[in-house]
Amino acid sequence: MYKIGDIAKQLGISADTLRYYEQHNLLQPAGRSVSGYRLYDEHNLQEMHFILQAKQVGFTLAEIAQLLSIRVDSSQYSCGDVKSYTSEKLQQVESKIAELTSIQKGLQRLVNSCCGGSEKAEHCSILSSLENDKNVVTR
Amino acid sequence: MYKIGDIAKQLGISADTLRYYEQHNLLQPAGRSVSGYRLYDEHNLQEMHFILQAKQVGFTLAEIAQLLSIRVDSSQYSCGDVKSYTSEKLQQVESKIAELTSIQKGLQRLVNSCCGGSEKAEHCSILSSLENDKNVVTR
DNA sequence: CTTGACCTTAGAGTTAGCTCCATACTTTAT
DNA sequence: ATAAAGTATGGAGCTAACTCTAAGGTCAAG
Repeated sequence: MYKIGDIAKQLGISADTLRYYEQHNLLQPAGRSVSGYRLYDEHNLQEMHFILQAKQVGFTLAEIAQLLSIRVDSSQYSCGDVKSYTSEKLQQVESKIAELTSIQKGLQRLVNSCCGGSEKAEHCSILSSLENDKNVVTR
Repeated sequence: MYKIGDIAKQLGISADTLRYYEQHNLLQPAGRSVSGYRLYDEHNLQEMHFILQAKQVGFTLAEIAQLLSIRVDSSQYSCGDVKSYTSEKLQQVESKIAELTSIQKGLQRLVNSCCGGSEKAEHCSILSSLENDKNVVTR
């Protein structure tokens, strides 16, 4: 079991942030010590990794809470409900991947087209692509 | 040439947002009418599409401004500078894609494993995966 | 047995990214 | 020619996601 500072250090975030996530129902510590200290376990660490990844790719904390809460209220919903909800989230993720991929292709094309030399960049092919090609990124 | 409201409607954002982006150096309208109305052209539309896509996948406005400003101050930097800066952004994009892909695989596995039936979800395979597998999403 | 690092809560403050408002001017429709 | 709709500016207000402060409790080291 880890204390809040251990987890914070390991993940490169602040203890405040961990408490904030707890308040907002993103991560409940596995337990508390006798003196009231929060105690986190390996599963908590996994969950935090998930939260940080999801945040990194543009999900809001509310959306992440939804993603995490798929396991909550299982008695309220049918298997089909849960499956279709998960599918919906999956589609969101896939559409983000598609958008990033198109941005990636645009940037890749720019990088490929550039000589990378040490001359002044006024006529750099990257820059002129950005100036002239109106379609650096398309759908 | 379009007025601010035309662009806002086309993109599904508010005129306020467009003015905000202008203030924050993300998008300068192509010009102004005699009476001072902002006028936008096709290139502006393209740029806005780029901005909205980039935002959607988790770039901050400051990062987007950087992405867009690759074409600015071209006389200050060498071709190599521009290329390495673009490569850096490309790497950021690629690492986001990797993270999203791992989240996608986790969700996909959940969806695949679920019967999707109408019974109560207490023993749904999605839910038990989330409960027991601590590795729904891994690196 | 005290010092210093760590933890607690409650609440205030901050930053990004809008969003709204008041007031005034312009354009469009009738 | 006038009302309605659109636009401009400056500034206030708002929500999300922290971040910091105050006032105090805990714990290991010396």
